[in-house]
Amino acid sequence: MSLRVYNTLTRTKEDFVPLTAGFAGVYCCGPTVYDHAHIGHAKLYVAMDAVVRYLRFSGYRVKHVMNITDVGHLTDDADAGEDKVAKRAAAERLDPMEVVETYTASFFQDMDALKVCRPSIAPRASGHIPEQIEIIKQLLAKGAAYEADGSVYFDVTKFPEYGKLSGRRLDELEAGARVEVDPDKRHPADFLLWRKASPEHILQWPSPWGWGYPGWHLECSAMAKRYLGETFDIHGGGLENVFPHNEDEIAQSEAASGAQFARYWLHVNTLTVAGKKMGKSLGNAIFLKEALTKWSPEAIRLFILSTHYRSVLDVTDEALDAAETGLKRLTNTWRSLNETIARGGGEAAGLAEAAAAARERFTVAMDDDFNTSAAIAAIFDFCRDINSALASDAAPALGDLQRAQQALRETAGDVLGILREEAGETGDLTSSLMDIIIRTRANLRSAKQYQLADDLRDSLGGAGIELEDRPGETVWRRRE
RNA sequence: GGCGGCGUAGCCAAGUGGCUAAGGCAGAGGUCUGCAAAACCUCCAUCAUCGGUUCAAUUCCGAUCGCCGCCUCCA
Repeated sequence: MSLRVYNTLTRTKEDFVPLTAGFAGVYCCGPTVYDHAHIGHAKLYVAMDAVVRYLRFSGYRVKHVMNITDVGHLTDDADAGEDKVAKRAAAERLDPMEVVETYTASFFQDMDALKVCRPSIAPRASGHIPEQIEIIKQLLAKGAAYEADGSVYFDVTKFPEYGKLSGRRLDELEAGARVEVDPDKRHPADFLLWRKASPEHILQWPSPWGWGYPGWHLECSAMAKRYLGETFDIHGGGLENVFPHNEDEIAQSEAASGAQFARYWLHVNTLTVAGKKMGKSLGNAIFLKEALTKWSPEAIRLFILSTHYRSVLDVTDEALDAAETGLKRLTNTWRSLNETIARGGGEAAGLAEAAAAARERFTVAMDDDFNTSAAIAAIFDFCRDINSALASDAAPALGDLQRAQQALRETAGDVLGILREEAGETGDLTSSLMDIIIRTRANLRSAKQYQLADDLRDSLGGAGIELEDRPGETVWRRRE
């Protein structure tokens, strides 16, 4: 029983064997911080979050590095390409680094809200210019790059394995009619390592080739090497970045170091919105700040993780609503379980076995290339076991309840992050008032004044408080 | 045009060469309850189409139709 992962590099599922026993080095392509994060970012980073959390659950110490791209990401590859951050800065009349600060903060605010674990290190491209220049020097020294008019290009013909990740071949790329080929490029697939900056360009650094700035792909190579070493375990990212971004990372890193770059490549698929590609130009982008006003973070996570990470996920309001409702069941079970434990439990056995079985099913599913969908199925089945046990006349033994609690906390909570921990009610006055109201309503019910009792319940409902009559007691809670 | 992926119940979505095709949402019936809520029980699919391989295919192969991604920036 061990972890198997689908490696884009080999197009097969492989046993995960880390470079160093007990340690996993993970690099994931981060955002370009020129706008707020959208639901597509959430799919990638929630999926990768589950990967990282599961590795930790499995006993690995994980060093998770995720770059923040704040320079060099062009709007397109032709001569007319603009730096995305610079473009935004010009539009908003801000310093580029103000744009970067704003959207970096916004990104982490959204990721925190979604309970995505912070990376161990979140380095910025602009903070690693020397490291990037160093790689360019190595590539030039090895003849794998060439300088032309103050810019430096990677020479793809000098890296025979070019295309091994994406399955592309150079002759096909050449045939692919790219309309505007940079005349300085020797081969259409050659890519920028360093770009000469015009005098008015606001983001530029000195280099052996004059003032300029690094190419987009280079930052990942430089920062992965700096924080994880020349060879590391897992490189994650969006499927749309396989080519050219990841392919170019491999080319420049391996050509420079002579060593393998990432050993396992995990690619998270894209999503569609109501069946169509999401794009800002299409006007159907869903920003996380807006989505989080409609759905809970746990529901968004459940929705994303209900699909395998390599599958396309279609986003609709209905699907997210369904996830929210489904999550409520999990939340109810978790609450009932905790309440029963607080009361001390009973004598009945059996729940411990269910907990062990659920944990086993969960682990088997996650070991199989992080099959969160099957893992969630195991959790929901386990919820049924728990609910049945709690509803039966014989209350489960305390030890069994605690086993169940631990299993649920570790799987649904620690790994998937879909367990909602409810804030305890701290207002003494509120509690006292609710006690009075509930006692009053109980008296009305005893007197068979049902109309009045129901009015009371409806009024509380209007105020956001739900009542639940159970045998012998009534409990209340704020509506989620 | 090149490369890759997908098509499973009303919706979302796992999975397997043969044993009851997970799970969630919605729906139907029932239990419990004064009612409601919650919870539990029961019911609800032959896996796009056509052909092939096989003792046996939803699962493998081929074709067709439809959808999507990448090849130019997007996570």
